[in-house]
Amino acid sequence: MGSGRPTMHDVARSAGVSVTTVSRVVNDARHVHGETRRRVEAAIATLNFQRNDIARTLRPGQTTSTIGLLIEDVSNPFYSAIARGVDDVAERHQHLTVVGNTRLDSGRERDLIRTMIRRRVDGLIVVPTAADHSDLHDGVPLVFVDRVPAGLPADTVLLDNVRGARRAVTHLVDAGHRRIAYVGGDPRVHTGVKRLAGYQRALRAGGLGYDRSLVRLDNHTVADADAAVTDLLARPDPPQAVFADNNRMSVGALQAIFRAGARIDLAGFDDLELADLLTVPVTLVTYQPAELGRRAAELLFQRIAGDRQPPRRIVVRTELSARGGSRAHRGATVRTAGVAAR
Amino acid sequence: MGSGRPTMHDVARSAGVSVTTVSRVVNDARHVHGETRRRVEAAIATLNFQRNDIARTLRPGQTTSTIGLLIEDVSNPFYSAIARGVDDVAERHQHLTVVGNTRLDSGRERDLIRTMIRRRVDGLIVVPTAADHSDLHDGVPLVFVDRVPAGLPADTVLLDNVRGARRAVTHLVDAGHRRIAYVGGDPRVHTGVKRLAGYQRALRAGGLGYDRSLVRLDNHTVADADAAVTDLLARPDPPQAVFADNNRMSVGALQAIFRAGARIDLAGFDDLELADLLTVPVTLVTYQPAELGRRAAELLFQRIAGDRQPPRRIVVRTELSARGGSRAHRGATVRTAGVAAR
DNA sequence: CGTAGCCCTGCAAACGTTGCCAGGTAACGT
DNA sequence: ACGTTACCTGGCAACGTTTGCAGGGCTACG
Repeated sequence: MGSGRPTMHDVARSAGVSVTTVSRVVNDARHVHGETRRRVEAAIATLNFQRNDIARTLRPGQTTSTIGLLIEDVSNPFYSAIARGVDDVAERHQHLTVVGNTRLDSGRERDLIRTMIRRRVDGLIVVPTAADHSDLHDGVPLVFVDRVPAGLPADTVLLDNVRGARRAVTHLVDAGHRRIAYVGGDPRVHTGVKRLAGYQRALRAGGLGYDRSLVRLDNHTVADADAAVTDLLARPDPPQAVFADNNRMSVGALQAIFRAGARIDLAGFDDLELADLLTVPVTLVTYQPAELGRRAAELLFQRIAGDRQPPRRIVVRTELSARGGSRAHRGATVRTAGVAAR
Repeated sequence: MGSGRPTMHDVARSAGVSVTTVSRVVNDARHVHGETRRRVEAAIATLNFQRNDIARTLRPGQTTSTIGLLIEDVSNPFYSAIARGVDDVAERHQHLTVVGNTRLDSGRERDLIRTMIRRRVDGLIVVPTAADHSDLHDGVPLVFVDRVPAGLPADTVLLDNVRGARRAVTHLVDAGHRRIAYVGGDPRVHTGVKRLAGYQRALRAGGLGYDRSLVRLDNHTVADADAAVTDLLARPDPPQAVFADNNRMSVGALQAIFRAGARIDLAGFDDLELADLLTVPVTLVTYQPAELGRRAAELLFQRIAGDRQPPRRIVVRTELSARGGSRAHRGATVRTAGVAAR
């Protein structure tokens, strides 16, 4: 054995057999004499041989048993829940998952897709950026999640964005609010478009006009949303309620609202882990984000298995949940914890 | 071209050149006549050829440009932050990251490690389970995160668990509490052991005895922690404060405390996204979880580059942060949001 | 005009594995 | 005794790529 890992040839030489026999021991192990097998197994153990699955993949008919997952940012709980859902299904199919963070950069998305295709993943699950995907007609099974791809018919798993946003905003309208702000992210992203449409629909149904100055888009981070809402609250006629596009927007909006000590109702898309413990009531559009990943992966493995049906679209239902408004604050006295915050 | 993807042979035949020339065009592209190169590039475009990186890896001296990451559960924000930190560094080194969820199952961990070694990852980053790792002496660069491995010297990136827990509990002691409960997870896991030690040390320094009945271990989910704390609060002599082992324990403890309307101080390890918006003050041991992943990946790539120094241990410092105790609840009126919670 | 050097190109041998085919031996039935 | 069968084993060719080597044509230069 040279510099690297031992190969089947090393094992074969060490056990005094041919590579074919070693291969048989490593795999099916039929048609191998007990004594021979023991010798080979001993050689495998002493050399610490591990089959090279890369080389194995090269043989015709073999696959990499790997799927690719492209999300915006794995540290965002929404996307990591998707990742977990995907991996649960992948594991059942004995596949590994390669995760790529696109950072909402379509160039990076394109690079990652190419890289993964070059590594011959068996399929790809993509939360697409705003880019065009018409060049992806490529034979690689492909499922999109959360957003419809541009210029390409393909399996897609979506939330009922319009309905979810509409119901949440309708709830704010029904509470008597007339100036309802919208805080959102990239206005070119599918979910943003749909949720804004739901917002507008709810306003119209409630007999309210669409005031462009109450709509703040292109916020990407929690800090962006915080700043946007802080700015809104500083208006002479501040909004009476805010609808937040997604979880980051909700967190930023809550921070701004709390800092200002404002009496503002919040509704938002996506759940928040500690929302139940907030004293202010918030209305959230909730669902099982892992379900998006699971459904997408199930579709993908059907395609990998050879399913040739026309592309399907699955819509995962959302619920409207009243969160927060916890009674605990009544009982709890507020003490300032005497700890310097660093 | 047969059933599958086009190969360099297909491109070569289509362009009327040899595979060698195709390879040169795809890679360095030196020593190729302009006209020839154009023909090859045209063939690549029409056939939609993508180089097979699996086959490429087989050549001597080539690597997979992939690293493996084993965490407990990617949908836990702590681990997904690590994953993001790892991937940031991996991306700088032009590597992809394969993520495996061990689910704190050492058998599954072992399987995943073997699978990844067989796929010839260039290195592995592992948040180890309680299992023994002495069989991993294998030549694959390996870095452990968050917990020390059993029976194997290797690079490790840790938090200052004892100190972090000790300072948090000391803060509770200084606030005058005498019955301070401990809610934790698997008592065999390194972090649990260390944090419990920090808890005990703080009690001793504060002149308090160690009351085993106030220590609730082996909680794995938010619901477990909720139940444990609910149980503690039902005692005739309930604790005056709770220290929570990790983020899930903190969430469960908060839920129990809020539901009971109890006046209980909470301190916990790990940050919580909305902690700032809680009306109850909480003391959290905070740090940058992504930093754990970044440091681990940096160590790993040094090893991959051939670093042969003795194993290092990096400790990431934690801070004590006062969170919650938000003033907003004073300004905000509590209204029950008229939405059925499903 | 010879030769050294450069540019361009192709052949063929790897990389580590699997699977087809063939050969050899032993057991067994007729 | 002989054919059949089952079992065990090894040789060899592929999978798709890269690369060392070689060769042919051309230019430059002595």
